[in-house]
Amino acid sequence: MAPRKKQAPEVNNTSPVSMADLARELGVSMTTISRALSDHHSIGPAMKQKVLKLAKKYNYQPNRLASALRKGKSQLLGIVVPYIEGRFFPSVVHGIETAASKAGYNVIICQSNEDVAQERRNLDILLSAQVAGILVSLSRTTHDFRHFEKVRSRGLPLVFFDRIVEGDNVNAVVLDDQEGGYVSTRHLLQQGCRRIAHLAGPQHLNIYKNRRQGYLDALREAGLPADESLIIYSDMAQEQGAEGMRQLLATANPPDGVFAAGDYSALGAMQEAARQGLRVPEDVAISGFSNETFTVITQPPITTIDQRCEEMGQAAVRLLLELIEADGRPFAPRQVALRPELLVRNSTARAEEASVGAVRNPAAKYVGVAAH
Amino acid sequence: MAPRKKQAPEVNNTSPVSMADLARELGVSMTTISRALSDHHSIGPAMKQKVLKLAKKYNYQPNRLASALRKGKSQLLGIVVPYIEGRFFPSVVHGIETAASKAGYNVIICQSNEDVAQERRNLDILLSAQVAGILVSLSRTTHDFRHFEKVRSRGLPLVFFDRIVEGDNVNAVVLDDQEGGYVSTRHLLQQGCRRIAHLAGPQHLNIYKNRRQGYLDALREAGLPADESLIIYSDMAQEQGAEGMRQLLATANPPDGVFAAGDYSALGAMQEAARQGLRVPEDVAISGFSNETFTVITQPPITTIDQRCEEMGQAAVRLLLELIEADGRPFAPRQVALRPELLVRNSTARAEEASVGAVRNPAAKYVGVAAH
DNA sequence: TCAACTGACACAATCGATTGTGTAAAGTAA
DNA sequence: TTACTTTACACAATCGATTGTGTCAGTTGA
Repeated sequence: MAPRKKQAPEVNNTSPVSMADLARELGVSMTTISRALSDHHSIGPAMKQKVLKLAKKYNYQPNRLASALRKGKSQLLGIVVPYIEGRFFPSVVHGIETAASKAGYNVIICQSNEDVAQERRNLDILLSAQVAGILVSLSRTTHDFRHFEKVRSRGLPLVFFDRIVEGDNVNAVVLDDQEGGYVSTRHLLQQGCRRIAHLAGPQHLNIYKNRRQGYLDALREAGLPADESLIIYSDMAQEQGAEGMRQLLATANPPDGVFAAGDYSALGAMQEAARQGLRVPEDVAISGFSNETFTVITQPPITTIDQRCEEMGQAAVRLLLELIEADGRPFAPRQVALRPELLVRNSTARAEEASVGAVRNPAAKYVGVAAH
Repeated sequence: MAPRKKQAPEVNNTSPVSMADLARELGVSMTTISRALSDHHSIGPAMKQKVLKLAKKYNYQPNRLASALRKGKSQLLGIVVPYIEGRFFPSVVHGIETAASKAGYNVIICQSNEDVAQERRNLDILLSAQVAGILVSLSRTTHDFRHFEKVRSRGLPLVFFDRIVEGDNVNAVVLDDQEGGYVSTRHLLQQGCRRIAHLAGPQHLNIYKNRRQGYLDALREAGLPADESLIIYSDMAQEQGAEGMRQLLATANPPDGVFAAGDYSALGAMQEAARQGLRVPEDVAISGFSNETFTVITQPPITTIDQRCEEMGQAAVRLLLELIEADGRPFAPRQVALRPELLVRNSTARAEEASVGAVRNPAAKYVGVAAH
């Protein structure tokens, strides 16, 4: 008979050591092992040492499934986002994972692909995975919120971020868009602009409504009239920004400043201004919103609002952890609004004085090298 | 006595129904419930119907922890990436999550922050979470690979992507960088360039070494000499691209084409060319690598290589699932190399004929609107 | 008619960790 | 010395689902 073929590259299939193995080796009960590892007072220091040493020796790793099953709570947090692309969501997820992992939690991530049905399914999956809490940014097609009742009725901590369910009986973290619109417009005013236009987004979306409101607030504060002819509504794509700019420049009294509610439309507007021979910022200052990566590489770089993506993730996790620790005890729902950060770059640099409290020509993060 | 305060918004803390509950209600054993739900042959069709109906009525959801504990395999895949930022990793993760969820798996994600120690810890956590398989892109500081032995010795499926452990005894998915360098350079040749420079990255990184090799391959194929003075090495930042371009243009015989191994250095080079009054692509054609978001919004848009991020994620999951299904049986390790896609844009559009097999002025994904 | 089968379901062990309760032995106070 | 703690550990149930091994009634075949 031929010699038995050696199995492919040594797959030992070492089954991981369990508490039972340690108990057997030390001749004690599993109780002792468990309590020694969790530093229970009823275990003597000598025994604790022995157990710890053996655990190290065998490289013992607790089975989280078993632990979670018994305790009824896992060390997992669930995230549901529309998708993991672009600049915003990945950064928030980055912040979430970082904060969660610091607190000893891991993160299981789901995409809804902007689809309610998928969102619903994701919630079910997270529930059956026994996560300790759930973070959600709503899909664009979610208008019925009943599926979140299931989560709530289980007493499972739930925090929304960015795209939230409105109301004061939910826990949520958002960017203060109104403040963003306000500081952007005020900045333009400080740079000497007196006729400031606004490239606005769809007003049924809160973010755009709020940015516009902040814009109006700043004008009012400066004693300037709100002129609806200076507000151009669109879906905020690059080309639409250019189109908006064309409209504005075609009027008898064109603006000397433009606050765009998004970076892409700011870019389009800036390119259109350049095509028409205008200098930015001298003839018209332009600012955007979102701190997209490209805003630092345009000529000139675009002044914009940073959305504190990572902070948003961290804040959401903090809130969720508070809820988890409250453990069912009454907890007053809280809505957190993050202060946006104005990033002043050359697309608005008309005045010499740097504006107070704003960063001057700040670079975007992670720009420069991306080794892939 | 004052009336009892009503508890905050009705937290029923409904404990989820278990198989035991269903069994009790139907007066049958848990075995029957379990087997009915998993469509076991030993359960009669009538009973199956009854069980299914009751499960629906009570909205029964299996406890995945319990199931996984018993079966020894969870429906979770682990991902370890350096970070979730920039364009590359989020897109890959997007692809991974999409493919995994389609196959009924969920994804738990960990960041190593380019730190081996963290990478090691992440692996341990994933092991103790009893994931069914692990996907890894190495941290930049990982030069010792022993911590992966622990994974292998447990017989746990492991697939590397992008930043991989070299060798033919691992499962891995990468982009074919050499091919990318080759098609880029060939494209420049087709556009009529005869003196093509290369902005190269650190040669200890495989990606850059391979892109350079592809560049050399194309030159050799075209019968052109490789001229080391036309290859500028740097860390590939924007400013270094500009600096490289300065050096090239300062020579007696400047290039008429530049293949940059990264988009940022391509951008720097293009800006420097513009500063020196050169027209792109007429005087010098420039192409980059990675399809960064900004490459479509520059003037002119930059020809680049798409790295098939999502496909990479999907391919990695496919491979991992194969391993999982092999379930310990001998499996010949496989390395998958994805074909890069050349995106021809105006920064290289000198010839009239569109090059064969390349996309003409393609837009980047997700550019245009980002509602945040 | 009796053995061999099949269909439909129950019993009970099991996965690995946790925890309330029990119980010796040792220590302390009265 | 008696009663009462404290210390240090073991027993055994438990979390919820899975599964090998019965069991029993009704069929089928020779």
